[in-house]
Amino acid sequence: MTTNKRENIMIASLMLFTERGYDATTVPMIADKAQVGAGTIYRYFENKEVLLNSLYRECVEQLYQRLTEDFPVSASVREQFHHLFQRLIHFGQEHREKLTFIDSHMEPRILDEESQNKFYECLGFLQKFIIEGQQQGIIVQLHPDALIPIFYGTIIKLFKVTRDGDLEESADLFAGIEECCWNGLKIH
Amino acid sequence: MTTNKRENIMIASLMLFTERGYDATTVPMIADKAQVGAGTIYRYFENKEVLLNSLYRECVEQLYQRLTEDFPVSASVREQFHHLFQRLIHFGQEHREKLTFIDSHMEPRILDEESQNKFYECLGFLQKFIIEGQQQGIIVQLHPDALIPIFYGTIIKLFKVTRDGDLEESADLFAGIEECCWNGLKIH
Amino acid sequence: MTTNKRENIMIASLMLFTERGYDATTVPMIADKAQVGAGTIYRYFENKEVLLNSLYRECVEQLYQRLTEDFPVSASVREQFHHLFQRLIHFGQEHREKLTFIDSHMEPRILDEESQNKFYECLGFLQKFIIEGQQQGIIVQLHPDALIPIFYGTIIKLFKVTRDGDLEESADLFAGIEECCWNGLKIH
Amino acid sequence: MTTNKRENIMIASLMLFTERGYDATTVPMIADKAQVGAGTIYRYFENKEVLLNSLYRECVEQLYQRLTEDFPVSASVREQFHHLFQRLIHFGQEHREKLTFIDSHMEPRILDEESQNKFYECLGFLQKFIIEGQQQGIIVQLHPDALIPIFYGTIIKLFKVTRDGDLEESADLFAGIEECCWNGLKIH
DNA sequence: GATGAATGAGAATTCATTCAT
DNA sequence: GATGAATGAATTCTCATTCAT
Repeated sequence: MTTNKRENIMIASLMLFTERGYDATTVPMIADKAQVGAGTIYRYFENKEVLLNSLYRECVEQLYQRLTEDFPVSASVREQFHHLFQRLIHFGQEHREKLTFIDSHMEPRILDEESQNKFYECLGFLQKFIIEGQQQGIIVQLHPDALIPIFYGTIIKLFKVTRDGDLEESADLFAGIEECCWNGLKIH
Repeated sequence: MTTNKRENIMIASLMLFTERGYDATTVPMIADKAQVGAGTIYRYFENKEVLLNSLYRECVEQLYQRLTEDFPVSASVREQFHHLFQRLIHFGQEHREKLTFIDSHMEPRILDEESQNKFYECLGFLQKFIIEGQQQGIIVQLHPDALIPIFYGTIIKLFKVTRDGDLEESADLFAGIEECCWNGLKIH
Repeated sequence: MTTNKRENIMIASLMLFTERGYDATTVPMIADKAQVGAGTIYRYFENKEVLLNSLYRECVEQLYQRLTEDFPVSASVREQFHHLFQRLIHFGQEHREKLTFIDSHMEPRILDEESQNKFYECLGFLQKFIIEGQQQGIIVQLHPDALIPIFYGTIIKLFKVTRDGDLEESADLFAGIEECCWNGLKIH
Repeated sequence: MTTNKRENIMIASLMLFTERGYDATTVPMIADKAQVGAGTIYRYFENKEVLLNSLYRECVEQLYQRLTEDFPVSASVREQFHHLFQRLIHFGQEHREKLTFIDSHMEPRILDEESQNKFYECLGFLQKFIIEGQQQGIIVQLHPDALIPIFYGTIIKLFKVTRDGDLEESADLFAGIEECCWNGLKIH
């Protein structure tokens, strides 16, 4: 009885939105999966769009927490990169849907401005890291927005592959890819 | 006035599917943009799903052509990578929608097996390149499916950034990112 | 704090039914206005339809009381008309919503037979007055049901106008209209 | 095949709105009665509210035509009244639903401003008649808005009674009531 | 007794698809 | 061949009613 319905709805819609996309997910589908009546969803969220945005913000907020919390401000750039890369990986491993969802629903058609800004805040943190690394002469001198894809884009696709394909996730694999991405960023 | 209606429909749906996604694109929208009657679409494609699959295959086919055509079979691994990277970049520059479309619609929910296989064929070509590079002791020894994201994932996100954000595309930028990605792949 | 909840619900629903109509009034709206929980309404009324009928009967009953109480049985027809007209006017002035509500919800779709009969009882009293006036050779010889509208219809519309428009209610105005209506009924 | 669907929808919704009211009439009900698919209604009217307003305007426009057309500008006030009264009666006899519909849906909650203005235009014509009659010293000196109910309110209720009850419509009856109403308006 | 969270049947509306012209 | 009006199944959302607290 003490099941939190709001939470159930959030979890169910996260799974469905990630799997099928926003438009292909119907409200009854969410209700079914969340084990609530369809009408109940509207007690917690004004409408489907609001549900999406609430979910999006919560996911991005969690990712942001993960990235920034315990960030080794005074450590080496390499160690900072290790922190960011591992946090992204851990986040993806624990909440694969959340990472995929964040990445695949970043469209202004359905997301409101606040949600988009939340994402840019996250991105801003990564940009700051890149710029600092560049100032220390350690990271390649290219536009930060062009360098972020080297690890962010790689990780996103990596999780896509490990879900669909037969590639097995392992600490070794992720450590290897981290090294590759770092090699991609650093000045040789 | 012998404008090819089939072609118009393909172009219109490519733009709309890419911009809004499959589910948020209505057949009348496509008809409007293609300047044909809604019924006409059904003369050329059995239904919306078939249209999507036809479009998908054609796009992947073109990408595949681009990647494989004039592939320098006997050149160095670095030169082969240059070929692949540049072909991906050029394809994205000339047909940004196609690249985005291919990437964002790779879901088994709507794509039939043949379309998915077409994509895997493309991927297979990239895998072969990776494996060969590894056999020559030049590319890092990690699962090819985990290495492809290092440049494919990077390029995909790069094009997303150059569309949304204020980052300007330039040959220099792409050359720089190519070098980065190569550094990510090669053994140091 | 022993506010009678049943009474509050009646008052709230009277206002809302009159203003918005039965179908456009939701039970939560009534609960809100009555300052009770939505469920509480169902303690006092079996359902929305029963609430409407209860309210309708009560209103008609009150109107009937007003019309009949102290009716000058043995006075002149003109004096009797004065009584009826003034009672209608006073009822409308004190309980404008009730009069409007009675008039606008006289539809067999939602009212049960008993409620309708209650209204016809009221009408019957007016008919009796007309018939008696005709027997005394004072009121025009037309079907009573066609004569009642001359003052009842007039008063209903009059209250509509004084609510919506800028026409101000005043004893003089009502006295004037009473005279008009009487002139409409009486034989010249 | 040449059945005008728009017209069918208008007729069906007129009957249903009049009989059941706007809120109690569902779109499928209208579709059924109009013998069209539910979706078809939305080809002709943006939504249910627009349908109501279109219908309202058309009905009021017709009534206005009836009242003003061939109005005997230079005849006596009595003759002018005869014209107005008879036109109202004829309109009600030929299109009872239209008259009832106009009268019962004059609520700003669903009608847009243009529709309401259309009605006030109609009312304005009646006011002008009253005022002119007063200037000629023939009609009672009371606010025109309070005098219009004497015949307009009477007629509305009269048609209600002849529908529900057993009162039979006849030229004689209407002529009698016209005389009554005129007696109500004129100075004795 | 009172509440209001939960429900699901039913409402308005959209849209893929058909088919007469 | 081409069209777009017509359709009805499916979608989002509302609200009368119930029932655990």
